[in-house]
Amino acid sequence: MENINEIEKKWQNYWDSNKTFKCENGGDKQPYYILVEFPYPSGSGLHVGHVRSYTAQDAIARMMRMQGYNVLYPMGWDAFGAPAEQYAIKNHIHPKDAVKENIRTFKGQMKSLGFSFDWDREFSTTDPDYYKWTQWQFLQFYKHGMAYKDTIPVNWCPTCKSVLSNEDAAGGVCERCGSQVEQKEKSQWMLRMSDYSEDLLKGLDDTNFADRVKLGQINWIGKSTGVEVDVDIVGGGKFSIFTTCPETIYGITFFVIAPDGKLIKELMDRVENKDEVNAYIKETSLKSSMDRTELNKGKTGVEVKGIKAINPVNGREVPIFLGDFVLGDYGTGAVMAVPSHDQRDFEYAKEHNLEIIQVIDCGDISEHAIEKQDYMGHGYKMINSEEFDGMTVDEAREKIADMLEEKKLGKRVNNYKMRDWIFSRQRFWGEPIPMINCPDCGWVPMNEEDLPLVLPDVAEYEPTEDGESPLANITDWVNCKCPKCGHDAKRETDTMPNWAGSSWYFLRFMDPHNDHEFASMDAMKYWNRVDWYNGGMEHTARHLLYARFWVQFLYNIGLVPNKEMIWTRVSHGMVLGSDNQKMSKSKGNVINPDDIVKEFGADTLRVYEMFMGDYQMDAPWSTDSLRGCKRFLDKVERLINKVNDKAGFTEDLESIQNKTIMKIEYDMTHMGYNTVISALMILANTYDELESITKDDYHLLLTLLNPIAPHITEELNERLGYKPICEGEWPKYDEEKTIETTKEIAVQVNGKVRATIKISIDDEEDTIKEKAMECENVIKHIEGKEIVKVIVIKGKIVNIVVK
RNA sequence: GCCUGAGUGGCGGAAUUGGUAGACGCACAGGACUUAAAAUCCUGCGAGAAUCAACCCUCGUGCCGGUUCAAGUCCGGCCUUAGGCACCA
Repeated sequence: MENINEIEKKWQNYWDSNKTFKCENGGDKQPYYILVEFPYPSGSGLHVGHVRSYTAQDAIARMMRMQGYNVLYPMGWDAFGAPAEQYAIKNHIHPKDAVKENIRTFKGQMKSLGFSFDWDREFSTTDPDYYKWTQWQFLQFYKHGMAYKDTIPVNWCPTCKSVLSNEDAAGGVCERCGSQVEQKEKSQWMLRMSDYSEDLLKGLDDTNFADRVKLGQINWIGKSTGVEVDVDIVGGGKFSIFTTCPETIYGITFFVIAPDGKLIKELMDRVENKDEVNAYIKETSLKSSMDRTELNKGKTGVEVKGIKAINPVNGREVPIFLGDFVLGDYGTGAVMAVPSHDQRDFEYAKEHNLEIIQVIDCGDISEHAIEKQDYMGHGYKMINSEEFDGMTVDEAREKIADMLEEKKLGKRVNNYKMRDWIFSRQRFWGEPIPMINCPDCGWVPMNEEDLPLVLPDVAEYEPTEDGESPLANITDWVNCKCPKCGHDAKRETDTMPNWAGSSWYFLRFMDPHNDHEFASMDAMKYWNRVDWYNGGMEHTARHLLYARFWVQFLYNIGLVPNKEMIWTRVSHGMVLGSDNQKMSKSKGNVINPDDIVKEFGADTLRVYEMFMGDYQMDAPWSTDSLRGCKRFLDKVERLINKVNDKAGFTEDLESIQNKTIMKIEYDMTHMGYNTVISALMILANTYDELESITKDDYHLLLTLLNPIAPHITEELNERLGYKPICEGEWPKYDEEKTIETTKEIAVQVNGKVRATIKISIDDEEDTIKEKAMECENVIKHIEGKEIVKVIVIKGKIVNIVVK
């Protein structure tokens, strides 16, 4: 098509000025909420990867609107975060100005691709009107005892004087300056997310997330069931351990406690080798910021001399060790060690010359431990376990746990890997945490009516000398009055993490202009929830978990209608460079969507990205393949020359037309976008074989292609003299016409295809059998052999088994 | 180490509940049209044996084994690869 860019612009303007895709809350139509993850508007512009998922969701949105749904397909900006802050520090401009510019670019690119977003609902997480409510929700967390301050170690670069994220501190060195990263204790806001472990797990049953997404969530929550056992210390005192293998408790030959835990601090007075122990504690704290895989070739640790623990089930006195493989913040910070049945304990025992007692008669353990997955479920018997000797492992497991509970030595408990959410960032470019520290009253929440607490306009964004947020330097802003007693007080200068704004944005889209609540209950009840949420695989664990936690909390305090506000969640594959590598500037394999739109048109790019492969998997870029999609659109355009004056549909085409409608509907809703295109190509090829087609034939093809290639189809449809496709209806198929009356099926002899026969759908089994037997090549293969049986699967296949 | 995907022509990929493997597209080759090129159209295109030719035959979905009349698809055991988690008791 000539002037493709002008034609695309024409239709983009049409949609804009007619507000074609604006949707209202309410009405007779059934609501349907389609969501794509809103992007971080980076300086490098829209990525072809964005185009893939936005086009896919756009196609569904466009189809469903034509099908009569009230579709909400919104877009916004997740614009807080470190890159904008770094950029601002470097160039001495306010990050909000950089963000504004980037948003302008992104929005222009999105418009040039013809996405049918309802732009009237657009917002950025950095808008005070939006983050006012993020802050308000934080106050609700605080008021319900869900937010608290705790001192935890952070990664600290002594050269940059800056707190680093785990990513920036990878390998134990600062990513920017290469200095050795240290650990520094800092008081941080935390959200009690671990309280929601079980609810977040159970809630998955009320969602329709893809299995791999659910699994990601389940793994992240990391539930394990076991027994917590009290252990007495010789000469007084006790601690507890958590184990998932109570059946091995008689095999304990030592205990290991965390060097960063509280227990060792309590015991320190009685430790005989204090110097050694303290040195090890120090060593561990340095190590914790490092990439542990590198360092952890051996099992390090020291014995805590002078203190012995008592195995609660048999009274044996065993040594206690300090080992850095035990984590202070998981379980109880102490473990029982059974080297015979745990490989890690085994290695540790070998390293430190400790005793090994086998308690399950499952084979030779002189070379390595025999672990749970190998001893459970095989009927192995217990040994060296007093009254449990001779029982099967599976039986003893329950009986030992029962005994521990009866004797009040322990109890069955669940443990979760998921920790509380560290909610403080020592950054400028984030939502300020609306808390005030008063010398008399302590931490006091801001009054809700004083929100938003707006970020100040200043010129410098460098962090302070001691790693506080840059906000700490802005005394005008920091100094304030205590809302409770009115005395001088100081604001919290930490800001919220990037995850905060994205934890509830999908609720705001339901009611984006509400200025007295974050979204009205009516609006949320109308949309009910996000019906279909698409995003990257990298966000299926954390972002989704944070968002679900946030929603569940809001539900529990009565502010949202459902405990789960997201129904279906799917994730798309990446668009890789043509070298099959992730696109990156350094590799020089980046494709800029603007260039493609300019040269080939937005529709070609959209069609290609839908056609390039399985939507849920990574796919490499191919400009040759893109050209093929351009050729397809050219062919569709040429077909207009075949349009005749006849009314209605061409009779010979009815079967394929109905089948194509059916297939496209199915494939679109099952993410089979590539086969949608292929079905359309087949339909176009079929049209092309005919001398002429009717207007309706052509209009049908344009309508079916419209969700993926909206510009060119509208243009051609207009030339046909029809009203715009986006204002029309999606075609309905006639199920009867999709059923073929005659079919070609294969005839096999001993499972090998030897012929094909034409059958009619109402042919009886005997008729089909007869037809099969008449085939020349079939006769050749069954001649002189005994027919054992003939399998006839109606409408599918005939298989003749001979001997 | 653990978890999760993936492995099908020269390439991207189809095959919806086990039922004609390779749809659709790309690349390539030959031909038509053209003064020529582009565009377009036609033909071929998994490997192999054989043949004037067509039919036809053998093998073939990472590897080994199994279930079945029938396996890319189901089961058991491996290998390779991508991503996630990583001393989680």
